Amino acid sequence: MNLKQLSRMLELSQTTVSRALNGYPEVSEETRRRVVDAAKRHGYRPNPSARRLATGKSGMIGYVLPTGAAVDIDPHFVEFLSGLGDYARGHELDLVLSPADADDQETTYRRIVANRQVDAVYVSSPRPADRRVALLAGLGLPFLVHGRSEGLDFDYPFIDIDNEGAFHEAARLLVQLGHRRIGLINGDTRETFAIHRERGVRRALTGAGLEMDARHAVSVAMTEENGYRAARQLLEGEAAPTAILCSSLIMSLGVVRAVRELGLSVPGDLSLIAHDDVFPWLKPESFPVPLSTTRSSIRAAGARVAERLAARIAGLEDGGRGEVWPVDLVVRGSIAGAK
Amino acid sequence: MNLKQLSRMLELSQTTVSRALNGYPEVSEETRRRVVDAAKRHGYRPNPSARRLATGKSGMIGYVLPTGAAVDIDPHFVEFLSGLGDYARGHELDLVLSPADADDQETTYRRIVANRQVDAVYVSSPRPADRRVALLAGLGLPFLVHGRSEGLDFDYPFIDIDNEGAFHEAARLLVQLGHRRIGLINGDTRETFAIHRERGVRRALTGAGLEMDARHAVSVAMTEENGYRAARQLLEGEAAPTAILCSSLIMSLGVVRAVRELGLSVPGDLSLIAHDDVFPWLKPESFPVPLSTTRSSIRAAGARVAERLAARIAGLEDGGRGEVWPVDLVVRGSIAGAK
DNA sequence: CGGAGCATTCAAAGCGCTTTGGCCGTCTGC
DNA sequence: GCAGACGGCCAAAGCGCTTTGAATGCTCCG
Repeated sequence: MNLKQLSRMLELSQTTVSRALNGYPEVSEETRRRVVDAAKRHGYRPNPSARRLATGKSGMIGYVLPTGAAVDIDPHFVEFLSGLGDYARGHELDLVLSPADADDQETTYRRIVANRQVDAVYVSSPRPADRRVALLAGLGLPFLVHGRSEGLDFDYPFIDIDNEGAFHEAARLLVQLGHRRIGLINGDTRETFAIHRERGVRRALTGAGLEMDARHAVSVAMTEENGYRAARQLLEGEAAPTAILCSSLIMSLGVVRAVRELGLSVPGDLSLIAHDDVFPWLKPESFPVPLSTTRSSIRAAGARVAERLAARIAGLEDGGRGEVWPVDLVVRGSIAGAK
Repeated sequence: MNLKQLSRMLELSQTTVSRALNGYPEVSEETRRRVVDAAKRHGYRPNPSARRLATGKSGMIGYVLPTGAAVDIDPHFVEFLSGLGDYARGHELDLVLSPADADDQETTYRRIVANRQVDAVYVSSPRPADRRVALLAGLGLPFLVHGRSEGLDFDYPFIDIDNEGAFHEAARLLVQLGHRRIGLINGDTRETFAIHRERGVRRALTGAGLEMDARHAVSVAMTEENGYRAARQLLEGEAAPTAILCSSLIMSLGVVRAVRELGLSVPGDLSLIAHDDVFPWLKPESFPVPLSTTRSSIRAAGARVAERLAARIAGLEDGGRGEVWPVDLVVRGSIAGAK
């Protein structure tokens, strides 16, 4: 059932039927009712390919997925996707993943713009002065950043959590508990979120008249193994920290393993706070000693990204508005006063 | 730059240019060279929307993503995606994720077929007599199943690992080590992979003249917390098992926690073997006691799925061929002879 | 009462590609 | 020398929608 058939059936022109269905005002209410009714009865659904060709709109949102033999997709992605999908589902919005060479995403971005494959994209794990953001702004494809870039000389839309504030609060709490040497096991500091977290910690220390020992800030990919290695390095080094802030629950697993292996204990010998993105399959309460966390649901962020992107596509939103979410600091058994 | 312009520029018809570019034989080699050359020089790329409308092919593969507030996307998905993306990247194949109500995926499948959104789809986490498989076979959309369904009265293409064989081997090894009471902490037994694993274990026990205690087979969603609970339940129950097989590394984290909390040890009091899908962020070697595993890279499976799907789309593959991969049994410190 | 103004509707021209059916030589075989 | 095959190319008809520009019939006002 296509437009031509439907219009013939109704003895109306394609124009009128199309307009009636798309809510244009120059159709009488009675005609519109007839058309909408017939369309429903005959299960008419406009062919998206045709509509696409005519309008250039695809009704999909895109994501350029960095891949490569040595590239690991962040497990957080799945949770983010849960949220995104959950919102998108209600709006018949599909998500197109365009795999790209991690070292050359630009080609892919250009391709999806040239091909008009999607109406908007979102960008994740941004870095300072992120080239993708600049590129997209230049290409004119609507986009939304999950996270933030810095050092760009224009505004752009993003949604981010207050990483600096969260780690500032967490570090401040540790300082108040008497800790003087605080370690940070961070993610890749080429990414903004990690920079912000480190900044937060430094600010808390400075605020207390302390200074961060450069040896106490470690930046690694967020795996269990790396968490373990980093913790051992910190705890076996000189002036070992009495408290550690950790950028992910997964790394914390490794930290806890290291602590145990060294015959130490949490929180007796080491206070530990980690950032929790709220995974269904690994919870801070389930650590041997329940883990204190800075908590923010990455899933909720996914839903919000979808929501804003949908609004953007519908033309309801246009500005370069940034949105920063507060982060909960949840205290559990893993922290204690310094000895 | 579109076809019309290019053909005018070359003083050829659109027909000829189109044919030259698409490798049809009825174009002289010289003309083809001229055309291809000019196309490259002017950066001509056929408009996919137009091509789609004309041919009905989209050059994308699809996946229906079950979502919902209570639905968690499997973290394995990310690794699978890494493999899929890695292959797809080289072929400019994009992946369309269509979020669907987890309880009504049929509507979404019908939609993507009606809309001709994708050239093929893959289906994951199949169950016995999976309705999606039957539906897709009926709708005529090319598809590939990752995993297997059972009890369908027709052949269909799939790629699966030998879950039954893997768990059979693992259980057999435990039996040979003298274990008589073997527990199984499994995933959702409504899914085929879990059924196969349980079948493998049962077969090993039966083969040794033993029988599986119904209380020793637990089926839960694969989270750390559930692994913990299941392990406690098993280890604190009557006739506690001396060995446990576990369907995922994540659940094993919980098992290890339970063991420790009960003052037991691996492998002294409990031998443990888990299935390892090979995550970059959590490795069996990194467990307090290195974990013995049945191992199969889910990432490799993703790449293979993309490869077969691409072949299918290109018309190079057509049958309902099933493909079963062997699974490695990797012995590490977590197993020992029964006391 | 004539024309401006409005509400509805329509025919037809895109959107940019693929593909059908044909045309025009040139070559082959008898 | 001619029918038929064939290589190479083309014009035009789709694919199914949106949108432009125009037509039609009414109402309303001066």
